[in-house]
Amino acid sequence: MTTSPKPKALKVKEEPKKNTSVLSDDKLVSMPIQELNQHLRGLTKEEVIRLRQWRRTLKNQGYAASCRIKRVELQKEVERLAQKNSGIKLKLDALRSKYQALQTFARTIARGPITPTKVATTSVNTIVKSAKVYPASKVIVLVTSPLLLHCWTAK
Amino acid sequence: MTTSPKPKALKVKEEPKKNTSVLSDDKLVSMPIQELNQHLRGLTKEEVIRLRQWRRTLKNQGYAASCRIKRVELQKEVERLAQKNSGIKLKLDALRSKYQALQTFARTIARGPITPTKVATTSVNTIVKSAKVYPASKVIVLVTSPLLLHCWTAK
DNA sequence: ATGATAAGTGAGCAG
DNA sequence: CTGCTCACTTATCAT
Repeated sequence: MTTSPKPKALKVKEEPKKNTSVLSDDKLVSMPIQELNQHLRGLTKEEVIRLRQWRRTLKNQGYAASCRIKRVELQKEVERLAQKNSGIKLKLDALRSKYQALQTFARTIARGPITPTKVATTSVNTIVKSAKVYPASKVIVLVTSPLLLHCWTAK
Repeated sequence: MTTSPKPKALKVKEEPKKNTSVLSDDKLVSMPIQELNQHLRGLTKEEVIRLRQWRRTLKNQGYAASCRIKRVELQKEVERLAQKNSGIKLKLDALRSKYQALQTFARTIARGPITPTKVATTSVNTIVKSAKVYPASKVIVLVTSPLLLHCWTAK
C-alpha cells in the first residue's frame, strides 16, 4: 500500500467481543492442526476459513512478540559489548603502562645510566646501609678483578 | 486488541486509487502545516479531517521506516562492537606476550648469569675492602628499588 | 502449516 | 502538531 490508498474514515475501536466458540484463543493457537481439524467438522465453510485465519493471526501475534523480544535483546547485547569493550581497554592501558615501566627498567639495567656516580670509597658503606629504606631493594656488589667477576648479594 | 477480536473476513486488497486532490502524497506530507491549512479552505469538515488524518498516516509511515532503519543499525552496531572487541583482545594477547618476553629478558640481564653468592649484610664491607688486593679492580654497588636502579662506583 | 520479518496502521506518550 | 515506539495485522518468503 505504498501509493495513495483511500483515506478511510477513522477506524472505530472494536469491542473486545468474546469468543464465538468454546475454544479459548490460547487453546486454538496451541492446538495441533490435526486436532483442530476435528473440531472443525460440521462448521460452515466460511466459519472454517474464519477460524483458521484467526488461528493464523494469533500465531502471528506470537511471532511479532518474539521479534520484539529479539530487538530488545539486541539492544542489551550492544550495551553488554560496549561495557566489555571498555573493560578490556582499561586492562590494555594498564598492561601498556606496566610494559613501558618494565621497558624503561630493562633499558636502565641493560645499558642505561650505568655510568656510575663516583663517590669516595668510604661512602660505599653508607650507600649499602641506606639501601634498607627500600624493603624490596637488593644490594649487589660487583668486584671486578682482571678477567674475573665476583658477585655477592646480601642474604 | 489482545482478547479475541472478531475474526473478520479477509480484507479485500484495496485498489491503489489515485489521489482525490491535486496534492501528491509527497507534498502533502512534507508541506508545512500552515500551508496545508490554506489548501484546506473551502473543503468539507469531513474532508478536512480525512486529509489531516491521511497526512498523519503518511508521516507515521516515515516514522515507522526510520524505526526499522534504526533497528538495522543496531544490528550493525553489534557486529561492529564484536569485531572491535576481538581486535582489542588480540592486541591484549600480543602485548601480554611481549610483556612476558621482556620480563624474561629483564630477569636475565638483571640477575641472570651472575647468580650472586649470598652473604651476610655485614660482610659487604669486608668484601669492598678486600677488593683492594687487586690493584686494577673496580667496585660497583648496585642498589635496586622497584623499577629503579642506582649505581655507584668508587672514585 | 509454520516461523520470521518487512511494511504499514492506530494508540499513546513526550516534547 | 510532531516524532517515536509499541502492539498488532497483513503480506511475503523460506522451510
